[in-house]
Amino acid sequence: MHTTTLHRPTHRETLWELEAAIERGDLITVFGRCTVDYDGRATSTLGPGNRLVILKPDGSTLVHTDEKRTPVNWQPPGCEHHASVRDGRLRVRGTRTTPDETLDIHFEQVHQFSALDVTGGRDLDLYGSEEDLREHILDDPSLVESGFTPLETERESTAGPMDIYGEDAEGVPMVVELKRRRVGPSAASQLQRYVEALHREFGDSVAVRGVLVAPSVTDRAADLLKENGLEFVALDPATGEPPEATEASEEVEPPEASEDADGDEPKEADSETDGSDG
Amino acid sequence: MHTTTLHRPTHRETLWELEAAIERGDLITVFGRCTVDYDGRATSTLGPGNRLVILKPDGSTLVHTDEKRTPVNWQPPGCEHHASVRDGRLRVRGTRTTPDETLDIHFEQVHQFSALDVTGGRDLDLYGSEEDLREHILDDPSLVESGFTPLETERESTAGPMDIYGEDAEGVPMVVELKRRRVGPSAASQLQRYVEALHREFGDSVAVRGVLVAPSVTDRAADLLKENGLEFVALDPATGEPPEATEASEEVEPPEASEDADGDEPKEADSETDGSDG
DNA sequence: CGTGCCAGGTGCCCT
DNA sequence: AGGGCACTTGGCACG
Repeated sequence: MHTTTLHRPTHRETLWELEAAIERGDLITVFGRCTVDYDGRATSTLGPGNRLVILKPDGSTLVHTDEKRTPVNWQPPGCEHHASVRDGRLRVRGTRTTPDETLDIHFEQVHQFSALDVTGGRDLDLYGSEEDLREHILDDPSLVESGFTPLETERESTAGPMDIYGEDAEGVPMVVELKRRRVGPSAASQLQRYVEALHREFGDSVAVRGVLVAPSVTDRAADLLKENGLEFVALDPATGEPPEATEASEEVEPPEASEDADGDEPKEADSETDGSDG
Repeated sequence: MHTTTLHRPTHRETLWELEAAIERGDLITVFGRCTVDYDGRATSTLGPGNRLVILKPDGSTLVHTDEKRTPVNWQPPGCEHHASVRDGRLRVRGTRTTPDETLDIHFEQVHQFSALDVTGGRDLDLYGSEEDLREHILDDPSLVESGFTPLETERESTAGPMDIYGEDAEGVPMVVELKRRRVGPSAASQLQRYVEALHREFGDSVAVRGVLVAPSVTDRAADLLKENGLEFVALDPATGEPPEATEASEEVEPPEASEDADGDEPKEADSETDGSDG
């Protein structure tokens, strides 16, 4: 574990240590007064100011101001770093291809240079993702509906891969779209595309149900689901259970309403959705 | 312009300078061996390793490994930073509300601490955005089609705001959706939602045209447009002109096909799209 | 503050 | 390499 730090170095000193640090595979931070020019998918310029620049050994480049989580300028992994001194300025250039992009940082003055030996675990354990929600449902399909039988995940269709494909207690095909958070109109459209793809695949005479599973849904998305005869089931991705007792969710009659009607009545594509909303 | 740097400080020293730097509104970097725990919209844990932690005066928190542009853990702006020493470890905590989220960083050892006076311009001039594309079209509506008349931008509908609303040479309502880059299925669905909203608004007897303007479109999205009777116009956001002469774009007959048919024949909602594809 | 949507989105996986 | 999509998406503008 080593760190190299220079305080108010000359451009020549910075250049020297920069190249050595790149060679070593260190993560480099440069704090200094600079301008930034970007050209690639878009084009941008940034006037002079004191900023923190980070060069990662994988080619990532970050230019940070004192605000925001998102860097003001950047380059994704895979770009090549090159430094030079011209016209009394230190230029750090990051270039990449596909697409062709160039990021130029011109330092008028470097206040601090550091080369850091960043190492150790990079993968975190994360809970509460859409994948977790899927596993909850595959473990207990009745979370979606009593009698639901998952048949395939990532099932391909002309509209793309569906999260869960299966059938209800009556054998009616069901496509289930999962979202880890409250959904808007785009999720409803996405589900609708899959349902339409199945209609084309099976023929319009075959009923197909589309179910959106998410912790909650916006009004607009709920309307959209209703218009398209799609259904909504409220589940929390972390627990796999209904998020919490809200008025709206209590309005939905529990599945044990009558013993001969739990999950029956395969809905037609133009039937209404029940419950929902967040 | 000042910088404060500590090399292999004790936790007490770090704590002292950390609080002073937060008070001053500096941007802080801490390089050290740490673990990270996050709990909020999701939950995650990250085992020990040497990482670069950045605390911004606006509350943003970034934990960077040696890879990727995206931090391995983070907190968006608006969170509150608090540091303490417990059980021989330095804990830096960032908390925020709506939603409730906590990020805990436990340092076993700090290799370097810096407090930086990051100042200067934060706003960059950027070219090639969707807004630029819109301005190109508003300057010269014939870029979309000869005879196109924009009437309103961000026109509200039950499906949300449309980029450009207007009418063609025959006075047929047109909704134009703009994208700065190659589009996939979601953009086609988005346009379709707007067209459906206008149908509900005007009644199904009134023809409505939907036009997607982007540099190019994927095959799947082109199919989706065709199915829904939507049209596509290829324009580059930076120049406002067709991206470049591709085979597909050359297949599209130029508007001067016949002198009495430039932009005529208001298409029905179920008509086919012409050209398109990328 | 929630809703909706753009973003130089990034990152992942699959063909 | 390109396509389709999730993401602790982030950030913005508008209700």
